Parts: sequence; structure tokens; C-alpha cells
Amino acid sequence: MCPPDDLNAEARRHAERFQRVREAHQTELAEDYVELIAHLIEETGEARVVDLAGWLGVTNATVNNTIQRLQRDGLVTTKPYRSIFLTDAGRELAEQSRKRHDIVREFLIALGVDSQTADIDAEGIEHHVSSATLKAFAKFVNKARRST
Amino acid sequence: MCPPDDLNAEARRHAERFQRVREAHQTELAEDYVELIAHLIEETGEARVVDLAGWLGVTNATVNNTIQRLQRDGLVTTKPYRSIFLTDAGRELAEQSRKRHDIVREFLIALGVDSQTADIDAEGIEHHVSSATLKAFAKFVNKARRST
DNA sequence: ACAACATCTTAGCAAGGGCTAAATTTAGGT
DNA sequence: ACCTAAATTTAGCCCTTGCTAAGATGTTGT
Repeated sequence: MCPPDDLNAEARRHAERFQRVREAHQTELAEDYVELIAHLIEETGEARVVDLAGWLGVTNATVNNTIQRLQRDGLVTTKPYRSIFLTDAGRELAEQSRKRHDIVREFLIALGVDSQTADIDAEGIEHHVSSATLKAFAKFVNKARRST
Repeated sequence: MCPPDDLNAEARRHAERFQRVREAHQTELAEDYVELIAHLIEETGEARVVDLAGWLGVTNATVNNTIQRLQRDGLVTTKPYRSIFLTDAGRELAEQSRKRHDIVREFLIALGVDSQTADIDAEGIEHHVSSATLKAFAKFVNKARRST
């Protein structure tokens, strides 16, 4: 009797979007960690638990837990009481995250947001930007650059 | 002996940003729920567990859990086996979330992102946009509107 | 009125991600 | 070489956010 009702279709689409956001959440922390680890290795030669804890604003114990999970997931390697290294997968994820982060940050600045706010917001936004949107951001940055 | 070292200052700023993102995460779900509840009440007259579950893509039991927490936190009211209502605080949060969501979505579209991608990305981005950035987004949308 | 069905709730489980406190190991200074 | 301080790990706790399965309650059609 009922026509295939559009309300359900809308609900379904909505639900899909939510599932996607939930999935993104699961990779956020991993991205932040590998990005930071790559940065520390580049800048200081090594990544230690205590440094990560300081940069992330959490305790050493928390970092340790998380590193175990990242190791389980094949993103980092480490031996007891030693510093942390990225696997190939970890390095790749780190590189990709860094690029995205930079584009988002530059985009916000090009849009007229002050650089401190850009730093803060980029940290949250970067994990939720699809490649299509990222492309649009990059295009805008380039256009803004050319016109100055 | 050491000069107040800038590495630590950078680390401190980084840690603050992270803490802010972590805080945002704690309010995300609440925002999504009240936004959806407001929408359902407006469109269908009431918000029921089963509808929320369908729109969010989770089970009824999960919705129920979350609603308990939201009630504890003063955002919704409900009685056993009855539908869900927003408190004043809940309504306010819903309204604010809806506005932010809409601006982000319109902004992405104005930037040239296709509307389906805009729908998806807005869902993730909206919770991480400061009021300064939101203002910049709104300004861009208005400018784009005037120039067409 | 009441049986069947839908909805809601409860109970119990798991993983993620945070904490503190208490080992344990490593590294540095004398 | 050894003692101490720093770093790391472990253990045990908490809350959130998801799930399934089972029980309780409402609603509806005949």
C-alpha cells in the first residue's frame, strides 16, 4: 500500500554517514600517533614514550597502551624499553596524514582564519576530510596563492 | 643553564590542541543525538528510540543506553516506554548544532564539493569548527551567494 | 478482550582510551 | 662500579559506546 517511503531512504543515508564518522574515529588516534612519531623521528632522531606523552598531553601509561595497539595493528614496531619505529604502513599513513593536515591548515589560513585557530581546528578537521573535499581545499589554496 | 626551551613550548601547544580535540569528542555524540531528536520532533511530532536507531545505524539498545546518559546530563527527558523530549539545554544545543552543520554543509558546496560528499564530510567536520572558523565559512558562503 | 507484534528495557559482554600507583629497567654522575 | 633518577612497563580501575539475547511493556487488529 505504502509507496517505497522516502523517509526511510533519507534515514538510511543518514545512518551511512554516521557509520562513516564512527569508522573515521577509529583511525583518528592512530593517525595522530604516527604523524607525531614521524615528526619526532625527523626532528630529534627518535620517538620515545615520554616525548609522545608530552606532545599529546596524556600520561606515559596511556601512550604505552596505545603503542601496543598500534604495534598489534602493524603501524609501529618497538622493543621493551626501547624507542618506537614506524613500519612501512605506519610511515605511509604518517605521510598521508601530514599532507592532509598541512593542506587543511593552509586552507584555513588562506580563508582568513588566524594561524592559531587554524592550528587548533586543523587538528580536529583533518580526519574528516574526504579526498574530494581535500582536493577542493588544495585548489582554493593554490588560487589564493596565485592571486597575491 | 638551559634557555627556556622552545621545543617544550611547541610540545605544550600541541598537547593543548589534542586535549581540545578529545574534549570535542565527548560532546560529539550528544550533539548528533539532540540534533536528530529535534529534527524528528519537528518532522514527525515525536522522537522514539526505534527511529533514532534507524537514523543512526545502531541498535535500539545502544540508543537506549545513550539516552540514559543524555538524560543524566540534562539534555533530554523521557519516561519508560515513552518518547524522548529535549530539555531547554538540549534544545539550545540542538539549535546551535543544526546551524553549524548547515553552515559547514553550505560552505563545502559553495567551495565546489558535490552535495553528497558535502553531506558526508559536514557530519564529521561540524564538531571541530571553532566559532572563528565558522564565521569565516559563513562569510565565504555569503560572498559566493552575492557573486552569482 | 486478547493474541500477536512492535517497541522498549535490562543484563552482560567487549574494545577503546583515559587514569594512578607500583614495579622494573635503563642510563648517568661520582 | 654503583647508586640514583628517569623512563618504561604492568596491574587495576573507570567511563564510553557499541553489541546480543532475553524479558517487560504497549499497541493493534480481529
